[in-house]
Amino acid sequence: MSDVSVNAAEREITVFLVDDHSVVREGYRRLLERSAGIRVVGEAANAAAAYSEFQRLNPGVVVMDISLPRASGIEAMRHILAREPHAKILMFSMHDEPIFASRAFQAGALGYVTKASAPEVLVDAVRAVARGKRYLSHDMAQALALQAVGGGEMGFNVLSNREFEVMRLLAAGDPVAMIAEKLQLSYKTVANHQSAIRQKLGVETSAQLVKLAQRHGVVPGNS
Amino acid sequence: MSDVSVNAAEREITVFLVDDHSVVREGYRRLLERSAGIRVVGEAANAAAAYSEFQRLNPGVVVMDISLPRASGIEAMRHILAREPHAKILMFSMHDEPIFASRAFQAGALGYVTKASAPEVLVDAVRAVARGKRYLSHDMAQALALQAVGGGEMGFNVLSNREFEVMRLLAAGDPVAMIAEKLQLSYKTVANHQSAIRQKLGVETSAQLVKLAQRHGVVPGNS
DNA sequence: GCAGGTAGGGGGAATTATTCCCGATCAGGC
DNA sequence: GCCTGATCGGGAATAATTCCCCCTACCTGC
Repeated sequence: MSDVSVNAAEREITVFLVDDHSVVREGYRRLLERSAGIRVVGEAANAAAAYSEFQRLNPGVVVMDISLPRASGIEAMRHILAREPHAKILMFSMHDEPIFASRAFQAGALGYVTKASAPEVLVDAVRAVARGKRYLSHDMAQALALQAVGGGEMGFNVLSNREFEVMRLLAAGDPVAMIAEKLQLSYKTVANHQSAIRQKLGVETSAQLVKLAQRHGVVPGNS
Repeated sequence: MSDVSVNAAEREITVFLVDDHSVVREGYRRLLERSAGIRVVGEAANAAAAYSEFQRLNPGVVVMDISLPRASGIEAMRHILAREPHAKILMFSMHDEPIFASRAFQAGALGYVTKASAPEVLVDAVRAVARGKRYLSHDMAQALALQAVGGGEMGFNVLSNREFEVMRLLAAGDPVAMIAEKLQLSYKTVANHQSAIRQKLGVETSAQLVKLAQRHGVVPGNS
């Protein structure tokens, strides 16, 4: 791991926000800008905009929502990291299931904070990530640790990243054609992914897939 | 585009926030308090706290997230309305499926705004609801209107007895062949029932069927 | 540098599932 | 007796799924 030695005392932390909910974005902006030494330099509402804006702004920290409309936050992050391996990305998510944090870190995130965390946690996380340190909100840390100990319960880890993405949309009730459009893939590709997903998870019907996904907290069971 | 004709002589709008994500709550608070004539007088993170705090504070408007940890926002609202039928409740949700707005209004909400809306929309909605007017963000309005025309979501009473039986097994995750065996029917008959069920309920995928069945409590979900 | 492995995207063909249309039977209702 | 609606299923067309294939990247170990 390369460590960029930033002189914390002098340099302002520039933050770039990615979240598709503009009200939420507005909230983070206000919260972060109230904190000394942090300045929000830009926003984006989707993965595509995130990437081009990132290049233009070159921010110190990217605060990225894991759930974005077309490509997921994880994909957007991967896209950024592919060209800029030192980008510091803090994933911010409403999901408090460990699987999401696990995947975020695997994909190269430097931090993971749930939206359920106290406001100060986000600020702390931004500061930590800006210094190149890993950050994990403590509710997540506990959940992840428990999962690691539990070991045997593999579940969705057998799925590749793309498969996981597709699986979530399937479990959410999206028809294959819609998923293909959302992810900008061929219908055939999505159909093939679906087959692999069903086989890997050992489910026969999409109804079983939904239930499995719900048990693992990957998709909401009810409002 | 805010048709804010609020009389300056009128008193301030007091708002009570209910959302389990504290960072998000913080964001709303800042957003709303920046607006003239609006004051946030309290917050709650779950349905139980929402009810007791509501009684204590007696706020002008309740801004409630539809997704709350234990009891849903809709349930929390129902609870409040049971004792205080004139409470003005604005549901705020990340769901842009019309079913959620529909359910919210049926349960007595005065407004429904998606989190994807622009920040000003929330402010406008709070003002409208405070005056006792209904408010619906325009993305939702369109979706709801389309559904009303298309004859979307009705209950399961449109299903015949046999169809209902088949639907339950489908929603439980049984493959068509297994249902046919269980009910001692031809595969074709079950397949034909399935088609009728999907059309009558207006769902495209079996995943959607599962979710619909869960919302109606026909099959167990995790709510 | 090169083999081998894996993720990812997607085509082709065979197989299944689903849909739409049809006819048949049976039970009530008027 | 006639009509309606539920139930059961066949047939044919259509759509979805599976299985197998090839191709391209990108690692990783040698």
